[in-house]
Amino acid sequence: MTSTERHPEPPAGPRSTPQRRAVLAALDGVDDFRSAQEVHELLASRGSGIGLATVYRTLALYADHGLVDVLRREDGEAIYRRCSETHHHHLVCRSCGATVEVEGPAVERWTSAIAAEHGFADLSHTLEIVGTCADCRK
Amino acid sequence: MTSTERHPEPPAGPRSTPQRRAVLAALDGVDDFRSAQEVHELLASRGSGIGLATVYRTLALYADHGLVDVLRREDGEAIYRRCSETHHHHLVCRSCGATVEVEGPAVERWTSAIAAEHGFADLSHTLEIVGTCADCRK
DNA sequence: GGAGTGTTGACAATGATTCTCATTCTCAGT
DNA sequence: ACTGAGAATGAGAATCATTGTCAACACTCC
Ligand SMILES: [Zn+2]
Ligand SMILES: [Zn+2]
Ligand SMILES: [Zn+2]
Ligand SMILES: [Zn+2]
Repeated sequence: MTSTERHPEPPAGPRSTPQRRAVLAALDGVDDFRSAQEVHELLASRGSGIGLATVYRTLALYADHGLVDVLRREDGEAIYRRCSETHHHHLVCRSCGATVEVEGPAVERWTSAIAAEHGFADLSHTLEIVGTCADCRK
Repeated sequence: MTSTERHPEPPAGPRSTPQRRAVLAALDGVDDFRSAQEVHELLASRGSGIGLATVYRTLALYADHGLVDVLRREDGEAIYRRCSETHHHHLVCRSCGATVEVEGPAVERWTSAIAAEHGFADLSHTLEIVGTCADCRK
């Protein structure tokens, strides 16, 4: 029992691999949302030979862990972005893709209230604002 | 000029066809969101021989005209629902799919304010709340 | 009755995402 | 440092929702 039983923190989070580090680095390099395919191309253009499947797996993994945010383009393609880990929403420019993270305590309260009012529990929600930013609107 | 020119209301909305009526009727028959494939199967099970492509075209058509609401499942599949034509959002049960349409003037105001604050214009937004309804939570 | 235009259906094509599986890599012990 | 068990990867096939193609149809208005 000297060592084969105590394991308070077993999972210890995702393993660190060069591929995973590369994916996160790629996302850190841009400030807007990118699709898995785009991330893959970006990495490829830098000489990385990471497999497309690995990019998908990695993004899905970190999305689950809340390290990256996911949302969908109108055509349904999933896009990812490295974000702060606290709950927030996005204000995205439909033209240049510029993204701003915003918080809305009022909205959070409203969703909870509305849901409770209808007997719903165990909530989660999505809220994204799309518009044209000042620069693009020039 | 007796008849070859007057046409004040040309587009006048989508043309009515048996297939389109059938699709709307199918959606009217259920109170939750359904994918194009599901609508097609539903119609097929009723003996209708409507083509899958037509179902897709019809749903996209009415979605554009605001007669049906579209949103995405987590796996990215588009789902549709016949809704009131006024702007609203959804409260959906992740277990049984029961859907409630809700309005949130406060939220509408908030999105406008936040967007303006960051210089964004020409806004549009998405907001959906997912939870477990009272019945499913039993 | 025919031209012009919008609609449909069968089927191919597309394209993102997932699966399979043999090989390679991480990392907690030792 | 060395190992073993299990996790991760890459290449390519397989899925599967969605879209494109195009010939046959339906409707409207001369
Ligand atoms: Zn974010
Ligand atoms: Zn929120
Ligand atoms: Zn609705
Ligand atoms: Zn709204």
